[in-house]
Amino acid sequence: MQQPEHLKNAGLKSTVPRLKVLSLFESGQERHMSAEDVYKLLLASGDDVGLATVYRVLTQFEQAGLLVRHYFEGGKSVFELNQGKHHDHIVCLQCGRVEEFYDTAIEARQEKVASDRGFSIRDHALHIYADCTKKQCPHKP
Amino acid sequence: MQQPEHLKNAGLKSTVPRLKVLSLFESGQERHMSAEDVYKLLLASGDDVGLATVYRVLTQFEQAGLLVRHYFEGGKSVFELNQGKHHDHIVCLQCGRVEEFYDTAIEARQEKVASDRGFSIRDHALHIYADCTKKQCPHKP
DNA sequence: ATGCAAATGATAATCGTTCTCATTTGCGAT
DNA sequence: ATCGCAAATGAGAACGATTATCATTTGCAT
Ligand SMILES: [Mn+2]
Ligand SMILES: [Mn+2]
Ligand SMILES: [Zn+2]
Ligand SMILES: [Zn+2]
Repeated sequence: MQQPEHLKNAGLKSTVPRLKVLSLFESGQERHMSAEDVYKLLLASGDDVGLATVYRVLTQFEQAGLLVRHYFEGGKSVFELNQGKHHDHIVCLQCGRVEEFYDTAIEARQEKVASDRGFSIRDHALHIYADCTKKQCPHKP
Repeated sequence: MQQPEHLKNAGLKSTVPRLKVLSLFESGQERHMSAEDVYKLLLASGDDVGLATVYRVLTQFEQAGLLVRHYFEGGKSVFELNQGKHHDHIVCLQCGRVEEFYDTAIEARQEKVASDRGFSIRDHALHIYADCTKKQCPHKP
């Protein structure tokens, strides 16, 4: 548990809960996680943080640009490390796992659609919900 | 308040609350509405239905294919009349109003992206959040 | 080591939505 | 038109995700 740099740069002090949450995301074990996911994974690994703190820290990290929040169907927010580059998501309807993609044609077309209508895009989200067509879903948990 | 045909075809009996909700959507006054929106608009027009009934009816209409549900950011589901043809949305960040669009290039590209990764698309949602660039937002409420 | 603003965490509260269940209603059969 | 009854309604409880409160703890500059 280290790298307080990220936190300091973001104007957040290096507290134990923050470092734990950050290292969980940096572990790469699970890329997209809800607050509940983070809370349970931390508890499972012996580190006990409060659920309220997890929610607070996730929101702070989002505002600091460390994490990105996604609103998939299902009600709960999902977070992932901000890797600087935008991408969209395909959600596997078999296992719920999320796959990432980026398509320049789609991105360019969105700009055109928006400007044609007098809009300037601030943000966007493209969520594809799909069935895995391989014989056995390789995303089974 | 008429057109019980739609309801009968969907295997739903023509009850007063159902007819009221349906005619509100058919009035075209407001195309995208949340359960709360529907509830308040009905109350405002003198028709009083229970909030639980509004939620139930909206879900039934969705399952019957009369309405389509959208999960925009903000937590609450939004419904609109199912006009048969799929389309995506631009949400105005000034007034929250929703504008619709359909772009064949984007749709086609999504199919390619999915099949390239071994997925078969079941559904998708593209939400663009943007600022209106016209001198004065023509969508002010 | 001290002081104190900032952070934490247990809990209450809020929000959107669904569930429960006693009462009402639509509607097919009389 | 009237019955009978399954289906529908609505008031309120319950629920799941998230946020607010606030007394206690902690990071960190001095
Ligand atoms: Mn991602
Ligand atoms: Mn629409
Ligand atoms: Zn994109
Ligand atoms: Zn589309």
